[in-house]
Amino acid sequence: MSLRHAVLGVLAAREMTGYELSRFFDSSAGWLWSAGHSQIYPLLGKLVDEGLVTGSEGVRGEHLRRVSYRITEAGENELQRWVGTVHQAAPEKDPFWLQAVFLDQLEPPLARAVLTAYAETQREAAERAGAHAVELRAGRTPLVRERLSRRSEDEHHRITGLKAGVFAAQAAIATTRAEQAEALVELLGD
Amino acid sequence: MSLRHAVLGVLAAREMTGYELSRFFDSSAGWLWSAGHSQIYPLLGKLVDEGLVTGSEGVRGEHLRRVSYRITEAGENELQRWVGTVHQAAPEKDPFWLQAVFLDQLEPPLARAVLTAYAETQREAAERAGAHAVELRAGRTPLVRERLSRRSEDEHHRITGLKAGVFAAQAAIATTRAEQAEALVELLGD
DNA sequence: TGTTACATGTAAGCAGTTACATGATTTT
DNA sequence: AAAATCATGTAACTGCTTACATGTAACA
Repeated sequence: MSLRHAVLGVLAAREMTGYELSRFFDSSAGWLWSAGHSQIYPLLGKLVDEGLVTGSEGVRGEHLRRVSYRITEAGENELQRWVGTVHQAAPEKDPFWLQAVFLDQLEPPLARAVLTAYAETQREAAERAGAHAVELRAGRTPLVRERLSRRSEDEHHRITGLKAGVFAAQAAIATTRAEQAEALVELLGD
Repeated sequence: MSLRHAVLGVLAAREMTGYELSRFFDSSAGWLWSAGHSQIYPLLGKLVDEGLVTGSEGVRGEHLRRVSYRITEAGENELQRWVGTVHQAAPEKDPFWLQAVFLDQLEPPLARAVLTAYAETQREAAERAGAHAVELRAGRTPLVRERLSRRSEDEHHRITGLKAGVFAAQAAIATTRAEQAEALVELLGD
């Protein structure tokens, strides 16, 4: 149920084609959600059916069909309704910590390798998220610029601050994960 | 792919029926994985087919059929292979932080309500995980006891320490999530 | 006698991943 | 001329959730 609102949220910033949305959600830039194009295209059709977005066909070059999707007022309302709702969090399901709870069955050196590899990926994720927060705060990300262009000047600082705060939060959480994995290494013995 | 190894990991501690496994994974005790019984029963059948567990039929009372599942040597090997493998982490997909990145569209009081509600559930999750870590360290959880009974005395401290460490890590991560959500409240303005 | 716990399954549907399939346009 | 990028779809499969379905045993 989240992808539809992720798409609505992006389209609320600016009009996009399915291809552009696919790029945006392609496990790429360390954004907050990801999806393949095989999930995007059918979803856009459904969103059109529901009246939450409209698609306008155009062409690229002479023959290449491209459909640009824009959020409707109904779509904006639905997005706001969803954002303003307290959703109960699904029970945590992190494969790594499941794996970690069975690490006692391994030779300590192998267990250490598993833990440090995880810690490193989390350190990297933290760095990416932190860098993105800096970019956002400086107003250097294109999507936020477009979003700001339709808001009053005095809101700009608040908006970029909030969005940067979300990525700073991602960085802090990833850092805690790395630290905790490293703390487990100390308990390994040997 | 994780549920099969979660099940193998539990069965490595002791023999269980499908019903007991269902109880164990029923989103309950704040454990590390969850699944409904409709997922458990078919999976146990597959694991038997693959030779990773064996099921022995028995009865409860006069007529109630119950099958007790035990891990095989092949199952123990598969579990150890999985635990000793570095798996690349799937891209983060947390619906809450997706929601958070759109909070600028809300009236600050409503946004604050969403953030504090999340922070509170994370504080509660942290408390549950922390309490579980204490129980584990004290050796008061039944499953770990059975696990320890098949290990040498001098390993007991290391094993309980590691497992407790995993739940302490869960607590630390949940606490960071709560703190970060609370930090966002400060950026809300108004 | 009624309720709770024990016990085991199947079916429908949704979300998500990987693979299949095709073709135009731009860049090197 | 070849490769990368733009562009849009469908199909098969896996994992998971929710609902359907059935019946026994223990307890109050």
